[in-house]
Amino acid sequence: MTITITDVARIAGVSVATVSRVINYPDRVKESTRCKVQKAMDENHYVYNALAGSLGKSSTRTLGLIIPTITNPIFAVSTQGVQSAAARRGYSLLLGSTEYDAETEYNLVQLYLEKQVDGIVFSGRPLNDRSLAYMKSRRIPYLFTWEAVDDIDAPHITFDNRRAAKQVVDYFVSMGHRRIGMVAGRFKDTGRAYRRWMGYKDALVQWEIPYDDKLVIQKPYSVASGREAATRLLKMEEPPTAIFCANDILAYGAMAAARDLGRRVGVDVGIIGFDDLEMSAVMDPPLTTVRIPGHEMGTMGADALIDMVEGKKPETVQYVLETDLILRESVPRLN
Amino acid sequence: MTITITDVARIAGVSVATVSRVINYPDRVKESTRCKVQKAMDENHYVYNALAGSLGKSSTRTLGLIIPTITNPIFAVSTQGVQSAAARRGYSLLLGSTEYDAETEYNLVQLYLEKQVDGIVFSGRPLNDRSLAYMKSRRIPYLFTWEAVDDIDAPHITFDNRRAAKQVVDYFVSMGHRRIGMVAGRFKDTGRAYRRWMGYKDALVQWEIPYDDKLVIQKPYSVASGREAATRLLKMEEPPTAIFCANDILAYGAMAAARDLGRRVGVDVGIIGFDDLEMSAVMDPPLTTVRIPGHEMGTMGADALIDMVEGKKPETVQYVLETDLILRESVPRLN
DNA sequence: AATCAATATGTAAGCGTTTACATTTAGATC
DNA sequence: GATCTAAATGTAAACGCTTACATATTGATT
Repeated sequence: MTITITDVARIAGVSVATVSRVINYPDRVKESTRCKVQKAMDENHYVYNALAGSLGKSSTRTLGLIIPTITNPIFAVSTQGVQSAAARRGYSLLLGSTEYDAETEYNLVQLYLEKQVDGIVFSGRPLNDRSLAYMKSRRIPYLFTWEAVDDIDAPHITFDNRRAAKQVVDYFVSMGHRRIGMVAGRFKDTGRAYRRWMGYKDALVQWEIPYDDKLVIQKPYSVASGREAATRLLKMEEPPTAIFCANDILAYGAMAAARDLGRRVGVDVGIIGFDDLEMSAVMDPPLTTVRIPGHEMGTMGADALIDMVEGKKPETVQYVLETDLILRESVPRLN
Repeated sequence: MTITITDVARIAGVSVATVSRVINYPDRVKESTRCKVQKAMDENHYVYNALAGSLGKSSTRTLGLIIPTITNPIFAVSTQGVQSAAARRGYSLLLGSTEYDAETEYNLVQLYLEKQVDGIVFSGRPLNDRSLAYMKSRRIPYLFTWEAVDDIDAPHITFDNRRAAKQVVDYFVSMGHRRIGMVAGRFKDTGRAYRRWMGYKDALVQWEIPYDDKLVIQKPYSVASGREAATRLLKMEEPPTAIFCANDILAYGAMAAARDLGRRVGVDVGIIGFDDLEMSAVMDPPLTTVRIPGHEMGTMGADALIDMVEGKKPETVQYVLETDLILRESVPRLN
C-alpha cells in the first residue's frame, strides 16, 4: 500500500542504496540518475519514513523541551526561541509541560528518551531527582535554561534571578519605600521562585530593613492568586507601600486588587512585576517590571545543545544573560 | 553499548518475543517469567526504543498539532487542551506553528507525515492548498478546530466566529452605539479574521448602519498594532464611539491608545475584544469580550481525532461549540 | 493415564531505512 | 588500447522492535 524506498528503486531501475543517497547525499549521485529517482519519487508520491531512517542512522534530529506550563506566556517566548533555532538547524522539537509536577516531568524525560531525542532542554532545575539521575545514566546531552543549576555538571543558559529580584527591591527603596511586600511563586514549584525571594531578602539586608514574614505570600502563578495575595497584603493593619510580584501575571492580579480597594497603583501603592510580558506596557498604569531574555535564552539554549549533539563545542557553556528593570509608571515616589 | 530487547532476553533466559510481550501485553505472560524479565530490564537500565517499536507496529501513538503561533496565549489554552486529552489516551504531541506562513505550514505537514504521526489537528483552515491536497493523498485522519471549513470533507470542532462577532456589534448597538469601528485581523492570515468581519457587517446590515470602509483596519495580532490602529480610528474627524477588536491582544492595545488620547474606556469610548484571555478580567476597566471554548475545543478535537485513528467513530464529527459575550465594563451606554 | 483446550513461549520473517564494503563505470594518462 | 584512479552504483547486513505461526507446557476432564 504505502510506497517505500524499495518501490522507488525498482521503478527507477536502481538499487535502494542509490535512492537513499539521493535523499541524504544528493551530490554523491550522478545527475542523470538523480533525476530518474526524483521523478520516480514524485510520480508515486513517495513519503520518506523518518522512523525507519532514524533507526538506521544514529540520530533523530529531534530535541526535547521541557517547560513548566505552556499557559504562562513567558514560556511561550522562550519556547519559540528554542523552536526557531532548532528549525534553523534542521531539528524538530518535542514539547512537553510538567505543570509543576515531578512525576509528570519524570514521565516526560522517559518518553523523550524512548523517542530517542538527540538532546533535552530543561527549563529550570528538574523537579525530580530521578529525572536527573536518569539523564545522567544515558549518554545524551542536556542543558538548563531559566535558572542556574550549580550543583549539576551540565551547561546552562540563564540569567540571574536573584540579582534581578534584588534590583527590583533596590529600586523600591530608591523611591522611598521601606515596607515592601512580595507575592512570590511557590518555592516547591520552582527554584526560580526561591531565588527571587532570596534576592528580595538580599536587598532588605543591604538596606537594613527587617524581614517580615507576613509580607511574603507564596502563590501559584495566576492572575487570580495575585489578586488574592495582594488583597491580603493591602488589607493588613500596616500594609506595604510597595509589592514585588514574582511575575507579571501575579502583578496583573495585584493591580486589580489595588483598584478593588481604591488604591491607585503608581500613586498610593507601588507594584513591580517580573518577565515584561507584551501586555505589561499597556496596563493602566504601565507596569514596571524586569525584562528577561526569554527568546534569546531559547535560541542560545537550542544552539548550544545542538552543538553538543553534533560534538562541536566544549560541554561547558555557562551563559548568564542580562536582565533589565524596565521603569514605567507603577511605582510612586514616596515623599 | 545500548542495551536492547535481545540483551534483556538473553539475560533473562527467554526469547525476544517474550520480552516484547511483557512490554506490550504483560498479562499474556506468566507472572514468574514476567518478573524475571522485569528484573533483567531494571537491573540493566533498559530503555524502550519507540522508534523501532513504531516501525514494527503500524502506529506511533503521536498526533501532530498545527497552530498559527504559540505566542498568542489563546492558542496556548487550546494546545493545552489537545495535549492533555492526548496524554490521557496515551498519545504524545508534535507541536508546530506556522507563524501565518503558508510554506511553513506545508513543511510542517510534510514533516509530520514523515514522522508518521497517526493524525493531525489543524487550527483553522490550512493556509496552503498543497497542505490539504497532501493530506488527502495520504490515508491518515485529520480534523479542524477554530474555524469551520465547509468546503472540505473533514470533521471539525469549532465555534461560530461570524455569529459571535455579530453579537458583539449587536451589543454595541443595544448600548446606543451607531458609529462602530473594527480592528480586524488580516484576512489573508486567517479565515477567522474574515469571518469575524463578516459578522460585524451582518450586524450593520441588520441595524441599518451604512458600512464605512475607513472604520475597519486590518492588522496582525499584536498589542502594538492594536494601539496603532485604534489611535488612527480615534483620531478621525468623525471617530467611532465603539471599537470591536478581533482579539483581546488587539483590544489591550486599543485601550492603551484610548488612554493616550485622553479618552476613558467604558465612559467615552467602548471597546470589546475576542478570546477572553485571563488578563482581560483585570484590565482597567475590565474588558468586555467574547469567551471562546479554547480548552474544550482542544480536548474534543484530540478525542475525536483519536477516535478516528482507532477506527472508533464515524468520520463526520461536526461540533459547533458555544461562545459567550462576557459583559464587563469597557462599554459605556450612550445617552 | 490419555485427551484436549488453554495458556505460555519460541522461531523467524518482517517494518523501511542506512551504510560498510564490494563492484562497476568513466575518464584521464601514457 | 592498456592502466590507473576516482566516481558511481550495487549488495547485503545491520538498526531494535513486533507478530503470525509453530511448538511446548499446563492443568482440567475423562
